[in-house]
Amino acid sequence: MSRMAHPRLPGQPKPPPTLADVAELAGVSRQTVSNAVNNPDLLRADTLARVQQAIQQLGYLPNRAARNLRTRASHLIGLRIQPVQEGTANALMDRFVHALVDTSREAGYHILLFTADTKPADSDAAAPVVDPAVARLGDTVAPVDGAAGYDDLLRSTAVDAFVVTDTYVSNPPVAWLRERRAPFVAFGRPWDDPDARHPWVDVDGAAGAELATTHLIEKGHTRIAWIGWRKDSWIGEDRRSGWVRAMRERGLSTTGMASRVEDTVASGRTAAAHLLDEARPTAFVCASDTLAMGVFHTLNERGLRPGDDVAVVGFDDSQVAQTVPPGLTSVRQPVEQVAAELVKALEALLAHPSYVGPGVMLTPTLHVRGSSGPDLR
Amino acid sequence: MSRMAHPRLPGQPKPPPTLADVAELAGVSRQTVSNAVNNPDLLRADTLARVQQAIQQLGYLPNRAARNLRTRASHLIGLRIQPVQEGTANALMDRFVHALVDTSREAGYHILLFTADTKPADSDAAAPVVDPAVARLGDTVAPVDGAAGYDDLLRSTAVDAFVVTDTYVSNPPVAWLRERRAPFVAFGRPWDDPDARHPWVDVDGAAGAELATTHLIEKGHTRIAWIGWRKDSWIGEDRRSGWVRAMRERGLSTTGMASRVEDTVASGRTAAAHLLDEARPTAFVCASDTLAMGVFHTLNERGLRPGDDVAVVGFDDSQVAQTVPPGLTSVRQPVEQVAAELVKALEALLAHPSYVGPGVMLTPTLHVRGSSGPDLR
DNA sequence: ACCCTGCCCTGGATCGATCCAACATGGTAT
DNA sequence: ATACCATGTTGGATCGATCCAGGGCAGGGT
Repeated sequence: MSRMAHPRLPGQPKPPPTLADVAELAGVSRQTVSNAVNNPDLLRADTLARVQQAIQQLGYLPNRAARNLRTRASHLIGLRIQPVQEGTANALMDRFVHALVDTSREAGYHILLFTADTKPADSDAAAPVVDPAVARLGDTVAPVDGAAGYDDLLRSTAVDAFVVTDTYVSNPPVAWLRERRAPFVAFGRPWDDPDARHPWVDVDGAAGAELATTHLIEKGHTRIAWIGWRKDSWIGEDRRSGWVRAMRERGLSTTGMASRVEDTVASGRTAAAHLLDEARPTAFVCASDTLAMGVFHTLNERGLRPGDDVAVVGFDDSQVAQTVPPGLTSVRQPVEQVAAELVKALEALLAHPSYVGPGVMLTPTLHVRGSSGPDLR
Repeated sequence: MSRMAHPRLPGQPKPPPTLADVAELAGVSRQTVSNAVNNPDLLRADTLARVQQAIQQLGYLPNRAARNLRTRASHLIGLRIQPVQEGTANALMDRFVHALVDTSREAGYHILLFTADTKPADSDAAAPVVDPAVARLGDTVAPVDGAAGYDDLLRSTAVDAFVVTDTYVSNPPVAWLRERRAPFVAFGRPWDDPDARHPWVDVDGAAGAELATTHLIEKGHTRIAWIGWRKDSWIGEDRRSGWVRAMRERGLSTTGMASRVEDTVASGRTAAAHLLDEARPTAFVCASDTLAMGVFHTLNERGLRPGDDVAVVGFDDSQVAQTVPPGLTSVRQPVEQVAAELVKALEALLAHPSYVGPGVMLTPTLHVRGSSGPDLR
């Protein structure tokens, strides 16, 4: 079946050299080669050179599986990815994943992807259970709700740790991982538990929204509307608070200027229409580029031009923001920095399992494009 | 006993149960447990049930490292990802990666990401090379040019196979992998070598462009321009040929109606401006959504409305196409099918290393949105 | 000449699952 | 009653790198 040994057929790549091969060629013992690889400073210079020569000559690289087995570490980091949301402009994950792959690579780690799919992935063990009652009975550690996928990887020691990114949607994975004492770091602060003991990195959404709002105020706008997410979204409320802060600071009114909706283009469009009719704003700050595109739709229908007639600012600096005419001004999260901080925390955590780092809060930047419009004064 | 070596620290997760633990609990030998997991039909029903009960009770899952070491397979598939291209609308990879993770999971594989970074990733072995001449001398199998990253993973037996996606940019990885006899499947046909022996899956770009062009013709357009990629892009020329085919079929002229540029918004914008001035098309078919957004820019500058005044069709059905007003009609690649076919080929390849599957060609679909405009007749 | 220290190096055991060949068990043919 | 077979089960060896305890050797002190 799937796991059959691969007998070396004629057309097959030759097996990679092993530590023993290198040792024989260099005329030393295995341990010496191992030291040359892992603790070069333990060897005399000439021995080291000889071993390295042999390593180069054979193109030797340690067998991952053997090393993993012995050291009880896989040097793999698990990352659960969300399904791509069709019809939205959310491109954050894409950039983040890339940054994470790059950064963790420099630290000697690779990223292993998995999804929240319900079907048991590696269900060799759970194959045909004869008596369903038995399965239910013994299933004391079943992967519940949001922890889908994490469990298998952890139990099979496939990964050393996890990077959790969906802390803002809901927190079951975090709670589950914490309870399991599984090593993980989070992109996203622990909203519901301010003194959570796991390392996390987040971007200050309030600062981002404030940046956006202040930018518009400085252009001369005074009637600036907010379109954000529903009240049960911590991130949404956080970003909204930045808008409120900026407005209050300049003594501008926020009453009737805010709308909280689903994160879809259609919702943004409807919200923009209502706001334009009732509050008559000259500018919009949105919790996402998706919502901002909703505003674009409404403006488009009414023959208004983003930028020239009504200013619009989005959030996340998606590809949409970068390419749509006349360019959508947007708040950009420094995902590269996030990845760097996460990996740093990860290394600390794996070195000292009890590590409790301080949460790291990063500040986003504003990318100004045409939709900001001209200065009004 | 065996586990005594590592004194369990207070705050540490308890080590997962092993095969031996299960065997002891179930009162059978290790091999019997192994059989229960891998060849359940070899056991008597009652024994199987007893073992499975023990497995459930302990929450046992085979240790990956040990299994990998013994079976010489990691059940990991390597995927090299490209840096996100800022300022473009290319969102294909995002969807593809997700589809691939999902599909390969069902086949018992996980996806391992890596990048084309130049720095040696896992350079334990290559640490401080004393004599640079030595390194160069022995470096007979150095990872050259486009194969960066593949080499380490292969030599360290970290992955079983690769999925290669960048065959259209240039082919060094493919040539390198083939020469190495490394197992891989490609998303993208082998343009330069029609009788390449590796499994591949691709999407018929010509058919996609033809679909788009025909759609516009049926709306009543006769002057349909093409904005594509430079002539050295196989994919670009392939897509272009679909436009030519559709035009010729209806006896429509293509002279002066085509432009070949870089894949950037700015290029698309310039190309659209020139074409509008000289060839006066009423519709554009573009090789990418990025270029289509360039057309949008030009229309926007001239006070023209996509859809109502000039029809535009893009390629890849990016998030931009889905969210920009009034919606950009676009050709969508069936990446989910691509992933499914790739995984199918991968399984065949890993089961029979000499497997040479037929290339699989899939047909894209057209997603019609506002930018198609109304019927002209 | 002796011992001791420090530096390298060595062989054997180990991680956990699987492969292998041999063995137990119950039932059937001789 | 003995030989035989099929079905299940068993302990030992194995994959390749690392951990561990012990051993060889040169140089310095007495």
